[in-house]
Amino acid sequence: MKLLAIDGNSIMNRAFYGIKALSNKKGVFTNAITGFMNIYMKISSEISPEGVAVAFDLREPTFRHKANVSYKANRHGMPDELAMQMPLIKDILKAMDIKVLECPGFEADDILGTLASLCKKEAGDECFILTGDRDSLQLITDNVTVLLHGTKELIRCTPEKFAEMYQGLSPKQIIDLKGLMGDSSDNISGVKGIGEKTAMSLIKEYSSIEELYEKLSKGQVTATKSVIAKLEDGADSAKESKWLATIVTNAPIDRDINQYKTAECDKEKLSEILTELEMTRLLDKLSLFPKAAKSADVSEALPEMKPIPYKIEQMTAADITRSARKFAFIFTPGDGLLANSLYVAQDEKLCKFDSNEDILNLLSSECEKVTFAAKPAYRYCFEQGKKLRSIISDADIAGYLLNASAAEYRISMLSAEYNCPVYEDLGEYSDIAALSGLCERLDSAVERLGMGKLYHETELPLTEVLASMEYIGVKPDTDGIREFGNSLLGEIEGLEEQIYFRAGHKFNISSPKQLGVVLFEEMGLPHGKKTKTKTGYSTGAEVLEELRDKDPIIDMVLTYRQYTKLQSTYVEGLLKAVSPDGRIHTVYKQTETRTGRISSTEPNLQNIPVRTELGRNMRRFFVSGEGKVFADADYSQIELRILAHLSGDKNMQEVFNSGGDIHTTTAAQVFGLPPDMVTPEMRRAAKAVNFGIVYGISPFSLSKDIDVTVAQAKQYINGYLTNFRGVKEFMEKSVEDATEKGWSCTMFGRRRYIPELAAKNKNLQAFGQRAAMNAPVQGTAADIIKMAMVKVYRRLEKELPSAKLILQIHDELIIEVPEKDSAAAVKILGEEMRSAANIAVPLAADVETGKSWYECH
DNA sequence: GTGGTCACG
DNA sequence: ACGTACGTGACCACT
Repeated sequence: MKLLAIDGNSIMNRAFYGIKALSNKKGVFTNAITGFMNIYMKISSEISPEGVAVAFDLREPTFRHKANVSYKANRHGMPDELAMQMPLIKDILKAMDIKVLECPGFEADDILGTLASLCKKEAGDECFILTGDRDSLQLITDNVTVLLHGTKELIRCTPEKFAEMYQGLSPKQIIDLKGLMGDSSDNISGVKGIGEKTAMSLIKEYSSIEELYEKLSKGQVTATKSVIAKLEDGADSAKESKWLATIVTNAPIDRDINQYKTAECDKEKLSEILTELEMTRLLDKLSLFPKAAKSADVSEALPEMKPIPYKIEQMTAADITRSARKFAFIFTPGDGLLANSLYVAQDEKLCKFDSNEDILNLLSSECEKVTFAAKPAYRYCFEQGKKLRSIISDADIAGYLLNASAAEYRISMLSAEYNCPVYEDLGEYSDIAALSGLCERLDSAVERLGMGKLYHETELPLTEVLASMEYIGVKPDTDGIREFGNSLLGEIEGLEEQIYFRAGHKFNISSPKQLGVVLFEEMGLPHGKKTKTKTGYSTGAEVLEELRDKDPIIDMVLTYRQYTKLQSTYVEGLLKAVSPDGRIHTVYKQTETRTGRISSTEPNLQNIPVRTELGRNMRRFFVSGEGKVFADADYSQIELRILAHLSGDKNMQEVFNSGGDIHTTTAAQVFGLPPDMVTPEMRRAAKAVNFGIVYGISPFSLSKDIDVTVAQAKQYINGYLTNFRGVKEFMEKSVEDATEKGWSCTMFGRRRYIPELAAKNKNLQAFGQRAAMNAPVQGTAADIIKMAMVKVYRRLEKELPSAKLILQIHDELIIEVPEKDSAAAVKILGEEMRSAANIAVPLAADVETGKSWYECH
């Protein structure tokens, strides 16, 4: 029998502190569970145990065998965020038929010790003890291995490994060691004044506490006077400590080792728990289908849907389109090796197509369609000179609107969450079979939550716009990029030499670890405070900036960082991203951000440098095609305008309505001066406050940003909020509402769940509050530019088909247009952006044209 | 795969 | 005493 015995508390603890906070959308924390399961899966696949048992400490123990000692009195209780995960992990383990062991009066350690003692070498039993706690090392024998989980790595402690770690001591002697040196985390006092070093040499010499004291009484111990005095004083404590440190092997658990064999996993139960916790990746790893728990309130709101009796049938594309009835499809683009494929469900029939002709006929037909993630299908149609039509529902988008915080959206997961039938038996057809029902459910949920308009009029049409933008792409000046790159490389080499010279040797400047050693240890520059939680010294630009005048190497490093960033991310990154057609086709993600913004990947064209002159040069290499120009418009201060609208602050609205400069006016009002007395310095401060307000500012951060004292920053913020009273009230109400409801929403109904608001942890809660202040503003801006994109796209399609939208950078839209049509494009772009939404202040958008992106600014 | 760093709105 | 602005994505080093 091969047994894996796990210290549940210890591993949960490691996982909890080792993994950043994770939670499902109801605010149930899952990071410790996730970490535990990752560790368990890894170990279990490595050693393939026949039996598994997990031991837990009981919370309110009367330590019967250690009854008169107030043991662990100073261990503070675990944080709520961890405590709430304990019953859940036990449920998961039970569902997996893994034995959960808890005994009143015994610690997890003792249970592990008892389990280990049940494994008989003669019977060929083997025991692996998984824990993060070194106490258990005393259990090591020929057939008991301790898998010690440190902060990073896992040490496999066999007797040989143990001897190596503890200078030849035997595992049992760790008890004697602890008896002398004590262990504050376990409230074991040991001998006062004896630390690790002394204890180690004493035990090495005299092998046990008993022998040590025996010899001591005979005056046969050679040690310094003070050590001998300490030992004499601490005699009782040493013996008691040894006793405390000894793991017992008589916990009242089942002594028949075969009882710990794992049998059948209750897949249903396990799926339910993991689905509720939204642990999709684990479900995947275990090859389980998501499944919603049948709780009363859920099934009441969402009655069971009848499964459709699907049949897989051979059909032609014409069979489907002729009926003119709605169908569901899932398009999977080929990758060069695999062909494109299209799964279709209509009425009670399922089929799959892989001929491109069939696929195009189906996609471009007039039939209404529901789907999951339409964008690749739109793109494929564009590439083939066709148009995908009549998408009336997209479960990916609907799922995103219903909960923008999910890591990803999948048909199986959504089906479970919304109590839709699953068709697990249909194999590769299970997704397409579930899709129609799922879309019905999601669509009505979207409607119920008041997002119907946003869904049908903005998000669904936007998919086509994004697909078109991706398909058209943008032209890079590759020669220009290469040339720029070469000059950067020259500079970088020069800087490297200078840095190595200054440091006195070669090292990897790009390694924060090595750089930290060079700057702060070898060169002795003053370093920042916190080295606690981090591995080394912080070498961020913020820290280095402070040290600029301390040594010329700092400047070189900062410049080196700037140049290598440009070189690797932009020069090399963009050149890698050029397609065979010579253009760059980014991928926009429509279901990624929690606020409703879109994001851009492969490459990210939403973070091309602009803030420094050197970086801004990159924009020279985004050029309009032969005979074409760019029309580029960006909303001016859209977030502040939205804030003026949402807050109803008349003063702020007046600033925008009268057309003044918002930052100057803000400064004038807050400092109580006429606008022409506002210095550039004051305007800068006001601008920082204006931005900060939208993010849920703190005086500390503002003070860092504009380099004033915290008290000064506090004063600015107070002045601002007194002046814009409506903004203050709006922020307070935003937090209040979101805390009460668990979510915040934009002007157009887009929701963001903020489970952090319900957290007990103050930092998390504060984060939730800032998110609650920011989400309505950033989200409404995202809604508005999306509406503008749809309007611009439609007007161009109708009135100026030669002009194409190609880029979106959050508040900026770029059109590529033949020179002769540029005036018309400028007009359409400006008009549609300015009229995208009706708010209490004007939506200003400045349009520029140019032959490169650089020229447009 | 994660953390550090840095690019953008 | 602690931590400290919202939202992203890419690259590098290191485990």
